[in-house]
Amino acid sequence: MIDEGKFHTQEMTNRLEQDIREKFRRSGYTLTSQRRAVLEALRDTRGHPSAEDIYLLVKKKNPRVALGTVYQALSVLEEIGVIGSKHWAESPTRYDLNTEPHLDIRCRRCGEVAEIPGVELGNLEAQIQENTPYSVSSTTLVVEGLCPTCQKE
Amino acid sequence: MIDEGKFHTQEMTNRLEQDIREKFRRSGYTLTSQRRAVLEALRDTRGHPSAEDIYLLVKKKNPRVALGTVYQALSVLEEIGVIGSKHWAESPTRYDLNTEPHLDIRCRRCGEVAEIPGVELGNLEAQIQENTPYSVSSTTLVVEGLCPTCQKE
DNA sequence: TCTGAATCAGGAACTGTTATTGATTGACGA
DNA sequence: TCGTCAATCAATAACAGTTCCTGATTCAGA
Ligand SMILES: [Mn+2]
Ligand SMILES: [Mn+2]
Ligand SMILES: [Zn+2]
Ligand SMILES: [Zn+2]
Repeated sequence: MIDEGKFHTQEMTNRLEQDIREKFRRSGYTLTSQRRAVLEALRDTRGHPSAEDIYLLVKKKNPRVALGTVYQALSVLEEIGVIGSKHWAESPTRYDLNTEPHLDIRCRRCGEVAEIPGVELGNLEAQIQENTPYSVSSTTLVVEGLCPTCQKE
Repeated sequence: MIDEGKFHTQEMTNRLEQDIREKFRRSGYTLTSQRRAVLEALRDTRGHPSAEDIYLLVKKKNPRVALGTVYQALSVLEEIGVIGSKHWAESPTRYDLNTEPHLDIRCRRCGEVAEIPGVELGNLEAQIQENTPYSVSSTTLVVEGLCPTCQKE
């Protein structure tokens, strides 16, 4: 009998698995089955799902989870640096397994998010800091547009 | 007796007044007393108030206005290009009489917004468009930090 | 002055998210 | 292998910001 209750897959037992375990160990949080399931949902979509998207995916395997639990798990996962998140105005926050600094663009029409490689921001942060008495702590580029599919319509 | 019911001030009767009238005329919307009051509140704060801020200011002169009316007015004013708006995650949208493209920074602690002059974005938009199949329609720089006052604490 | 359309105030509804609750779990030591 | 107790859980209420809906009022144009 397969131990489905723990949402364990072979995919999770790779080199990243150790990294994730280590981050949990260091943080003091425990790697629960729900947190694992959220991580897997994120891995399966291979995209930039919202909390709701993830909730629906997790529910397929475990119909008992609550949306609040997903939000809780996401916040822990983000806190310990396993995932990242981005926010576009007037739409829910999107989560991302890619925690490196990078650009994402969101389609105004269908909401799909895609990564934009190869953009050089240069000394933008420094330039901003030079021109304000505030101490700058974050500068985020929020990019929106129309995805190829939506352009055709 | 002063015609306070219409929220008319001398300040409103300047060169910008004609511009605003023209924009209303062209749009087909009417310049109602509430819309005028919202515009004046924005002018008086000289900053980047939220809808709620504006609502409270407008209520001082006309206690009968509803928050919904302020939102309605703001949306019309933005649509016809009289005002602009910016959104920082996890805080209400801020409105601005400055409709020119420019950078604003928001204090993480007290919420104060200030403008950042003199930053050159260069060919950033073009660079982004070159690196994505999406058609880019907007790239907004969301800048956050600590204002001088909050840095001291 | 009349009339239809625009606008209004007030409040309900909505979305995304966080906080609260009391029940359950599961890590760790004996 | 237990027992203990903090951590975590599901469920649901509360929340903030905003939009939508309704019926009443206003107001521009004929
Ligand atoms: Mn990404
Ligand atoms: Mn500004
Ligand atoms: Zn699209
Ligand atoms: Zn501050």
